Amino acid sequence: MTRTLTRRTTAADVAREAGVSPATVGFVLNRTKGQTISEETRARVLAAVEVLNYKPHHAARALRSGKSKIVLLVLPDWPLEHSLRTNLEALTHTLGDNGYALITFTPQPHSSATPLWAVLEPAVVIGYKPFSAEDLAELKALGIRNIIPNPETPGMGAAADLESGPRLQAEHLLSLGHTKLGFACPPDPRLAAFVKTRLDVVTRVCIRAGLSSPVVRQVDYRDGSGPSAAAHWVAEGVTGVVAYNDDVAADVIAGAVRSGLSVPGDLCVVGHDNSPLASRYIPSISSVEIDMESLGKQSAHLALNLAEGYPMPASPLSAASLVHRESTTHTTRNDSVLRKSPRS
Amino acid sequence: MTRTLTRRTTAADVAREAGVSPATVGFVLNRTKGQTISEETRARVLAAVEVLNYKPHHAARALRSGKSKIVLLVLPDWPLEHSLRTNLEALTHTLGDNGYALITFTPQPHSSATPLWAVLEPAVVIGYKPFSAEDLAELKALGIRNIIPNPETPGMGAAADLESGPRLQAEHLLSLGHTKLGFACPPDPRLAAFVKTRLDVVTRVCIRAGLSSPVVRQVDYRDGSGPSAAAHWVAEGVTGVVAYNDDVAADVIAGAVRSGLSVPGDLCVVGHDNSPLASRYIPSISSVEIDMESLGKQSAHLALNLAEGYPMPASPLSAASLVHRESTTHTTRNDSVLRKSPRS
DNA sequence: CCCAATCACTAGTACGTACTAGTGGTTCTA
DNA sequence: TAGAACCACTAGTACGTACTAGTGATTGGG
Repeated sequence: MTRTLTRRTTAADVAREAGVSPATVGFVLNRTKGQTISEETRARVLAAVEVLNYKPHHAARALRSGKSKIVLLVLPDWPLEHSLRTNLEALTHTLGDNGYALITFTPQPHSSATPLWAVLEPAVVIGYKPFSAEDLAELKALGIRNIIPNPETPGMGAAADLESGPRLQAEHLLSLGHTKLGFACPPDPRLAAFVKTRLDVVTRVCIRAGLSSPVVRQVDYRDGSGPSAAAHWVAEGVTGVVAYNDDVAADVIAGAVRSGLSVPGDLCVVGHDNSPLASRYIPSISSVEIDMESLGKQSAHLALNLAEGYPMPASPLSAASLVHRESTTHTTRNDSVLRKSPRS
Repeated sequence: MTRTLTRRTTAADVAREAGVSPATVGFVLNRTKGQTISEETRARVLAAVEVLNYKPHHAARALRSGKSKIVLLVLPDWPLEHSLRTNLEALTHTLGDNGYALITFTPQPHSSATPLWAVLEPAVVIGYKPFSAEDLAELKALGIRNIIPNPETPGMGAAADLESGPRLQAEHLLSLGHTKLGFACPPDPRLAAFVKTRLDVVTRVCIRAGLSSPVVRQVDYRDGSGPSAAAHWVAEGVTGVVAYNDDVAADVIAGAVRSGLSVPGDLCVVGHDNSPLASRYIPSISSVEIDMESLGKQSAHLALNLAEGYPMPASPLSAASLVHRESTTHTTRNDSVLRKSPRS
């Protein structure tokens, strides 16, 4: 009579309770195609599941089928931006609605931890940056074939539009009459590739408009780079600065104000991501809003398509748009809120 | 000769390659206690592992042993604060160094997704807020006994010190001579419990100093609450405001500036978390720094203790400290950077 | 009315691991 | 020199699921 410390409820228990074979339970629960089950039996099984509070054992399922209902998202170890977070939420939600769990995972460079993909038998692995050759080899060795982005299946990239954001930033400043632009980038070396992409776009816009290339400066709130960068830009005749993101934009503004300049009076600044900080700052920061929610949904559908051949929805071109705020507005009521501080 | 689509390398393959039995491979790889293996055999097995690039199959291991090297951290669905992120990183790292993977997971309220704990066979489940009775029942039904915080093992709480932060905030303002305080809270209902805890602490400090209770106002950058709250506080004679965190502090400052007040001239503001925003803002925001890294490490050791009986290190009392910046500094050089805008 | 096809199931196995019970062989003790 | 103790291993099984092959019963066509 004494059970071994309350065993787990298994499909066999359910089968006994419902008076059927374990196989039937499996058929009912998995809606196995090509197997017909009478309505009455199905109901009896489901009732037994309910009564015994049966939960399938993930490990056993993964072992048997070699699959799991897990999508693994590999995040880079660079700082999580606000926009990414929104993206993540949409992704989690859409996958969740389809019975998949999203696990995010940031590989630690110097950790001895086993990478999660070796551990989880994930149905799909998504990388926010392309995988290294090593990682790809390991994934293949583990039999994971659903990989995004996949070098063997071009077009399976996590279709992020990396260009329209910076283009909008630059065009915004040009349309306001600025003729010499600055570009403010964060010091984090892990962001270098992205910084380069965005700078290239801005440079291209400038050249095409017959202007000189943007004046690039690194800005960070932790060192004294803000004020000197601002002074440098103004000395070079720059009047509008494209910032890598809203955080950097804030650092630029802080630098300008602290070196006695006014924003937007002496320097206009555009951010990127439209994070809460952009609304929150004084002056409020003009920024590019990217529809991260539909981007997240798109990634989810891509993953589901790979995992189960769900149909792909017509890709809704993710729209980037510019939110115009004080940091690029010359003459408004709010302009008077902040004033250049008196020199000497 | 034709294999079934390149089968996975198993322990049996390793055994064959090394010329031993599968059991021996297991003994070598798991360093099974109470089992002696000759140095020669051990080396042969390890060499075979290397040659075949063998990776143990997690699902099979989890199935057989009922355990996994996974610690599941259940995050609330309220906004991730900056300090939490630091905490997470330390936690991930410490666990990783011990061969455990940390998976974070935010249950989606209206999603049909299976909770990850039902799926992963985690060694430990940590909740940043206490689990509901329902969740606890489910965890128990799944045979997961390592739960933090655990109502059945008091003292197994994720030992967060929720009180010293707000106490420092209030005492800082009092020490600067403020005699009537305001308290600024965020509107998010999911934070209500934390808001209450912090407000209670601030109130207690005020009462004990012979002052009246703080004047509470909700502030959010998305509605117009900032300016009106600031005006209200000043009208009530409040000169120092304790903000729930740095984001809220920024909203308070923005509100004050936009209603024609000066910070810290008319109103001093203290934040909480010492996020980048606090240094970045103009004026820079005084804030409470909490040593989230050692907190994270402590949680990790708690989890390892539960999972494998690792010894607990002497708990390093997590120190909270106040970082003094412009937002509570009456007369400094920087004070002149921002000025009250002229009325009318 | 007979054979085929379909229905509604069941018996039984494989997935890859961890570990128990056992097995020869050697060394040590009395 | 018998027996105990130990060493270094192996055979084999259980974990819980998904699914293949098979099995009686019913239906359908000619």
